[in-house]
Amino acid sequence: MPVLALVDCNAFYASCERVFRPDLAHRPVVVLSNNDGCIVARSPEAKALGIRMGQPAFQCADLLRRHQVAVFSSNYALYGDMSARVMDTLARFSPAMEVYSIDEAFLDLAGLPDPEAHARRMRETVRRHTGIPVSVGIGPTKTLAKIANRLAKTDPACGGVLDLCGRDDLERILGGVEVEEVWGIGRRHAAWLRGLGVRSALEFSRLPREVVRRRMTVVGLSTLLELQGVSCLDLEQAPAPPKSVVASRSFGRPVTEAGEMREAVAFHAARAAERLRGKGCVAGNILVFVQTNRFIAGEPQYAVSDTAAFAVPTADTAAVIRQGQAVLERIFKPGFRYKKTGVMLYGLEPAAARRGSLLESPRDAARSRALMQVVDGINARHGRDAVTFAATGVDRPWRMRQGSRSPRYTTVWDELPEVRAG
DNA sequence: TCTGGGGTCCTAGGACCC
DNA sequence: TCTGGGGTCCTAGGACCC
Repeated sequence: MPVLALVDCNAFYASCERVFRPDLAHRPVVVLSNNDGCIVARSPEAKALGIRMGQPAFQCADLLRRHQVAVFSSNYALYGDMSARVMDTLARFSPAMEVYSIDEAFLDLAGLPDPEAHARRMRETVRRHTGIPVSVGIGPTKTLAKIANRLAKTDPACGGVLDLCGRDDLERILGGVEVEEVWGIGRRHAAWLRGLGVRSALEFSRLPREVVRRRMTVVGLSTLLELQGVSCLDLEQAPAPPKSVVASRSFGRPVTEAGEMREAVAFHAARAAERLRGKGCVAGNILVFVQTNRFIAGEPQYAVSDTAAFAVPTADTAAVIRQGQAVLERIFKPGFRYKKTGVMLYGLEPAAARRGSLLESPRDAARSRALMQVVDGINARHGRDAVTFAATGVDRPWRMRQGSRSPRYTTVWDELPEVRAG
């Protein structure tokens, strides 16, 4: 029987901000999504105020002001770096670990005499080394570990750790878990289940398998079996190679001009190509999309995408920009107030595995790789965007708002926190 | 005025091939 | 005139996750 622990950082982004702002220790803190649009992280004090996850910031602006909530724009350089520190610490507690997301990891704790005690040590160590509070849920399957983790977080009696392995009151516990709280059951399926009269994780786990499979596919069936203690989702230690890379953003204000749109597409194309190189891949295909603001009722809506294949799989910024703009030409229609655009690169393969092609000369390919290496090298040393392509624009009047970003404390020299004596 | 961004997996259906 | 069965690949759409 597997023993799986899910370690999940509490209010991760908000906790990262607090590490560098001890004055905020017991104050409500929220972090906003890109473009300062939605709430994406809330400290416990902010949760207590009734601020919802994913809530548009403008809707609760009043509440934020009234309770003097500390508000931060998201700062991914900081969160990514803090995440790496947490994961490094966790890795010392198990030989088998899966980094599941920026703030979560599954660990295999099988064979330990006392997994719960181990988890408590782990929790203390992460806290001491990084300042980030975490919760640990333990169970015989990933889905049950997820549930354990949620209970560990919400029930103060747990002290941040809960082990569901070998509990004889498991059914009672699952009976108290709302069906929409189960990992893998989203809004649509929850609504359908409620319609059937299914309210709890326990009731879901007792549905006929064929009924679940027909409506929720094999994915839903796995969830059901995992709740019964049958492990269907393995620990994935090696990260799977990526299948696609996306770069997209909402605009800071509506865009109507083709020229601005071309700039933005070039900008995202360059970002996507950069990320692709970072992963050591080349892409065979590109997709470009544009869309208007679907929240504005009565305004003409337009949302389309189109794709193109590269003659030769590539990670060359110039090639990606060129092809991206060619696709944009086909889909851009004047007369709309655009909200967002983006570029997806897919059909990825490892750059190293690629063989030469009749369509490109080996010399061109080598020159492209050398140029990209120089660009990436300069940007790594002197900051992102030290060298850019002219097509990506200079002033970028369409770029997103980001009013309250904290310093990149741990990744940019100029923004290191200072400690003053006395 | 203001509503994120980046991913994965599954299924169905069409094109095409033998 | 009739009109199989099996396979692959691709795309679009839906659902979910953090």
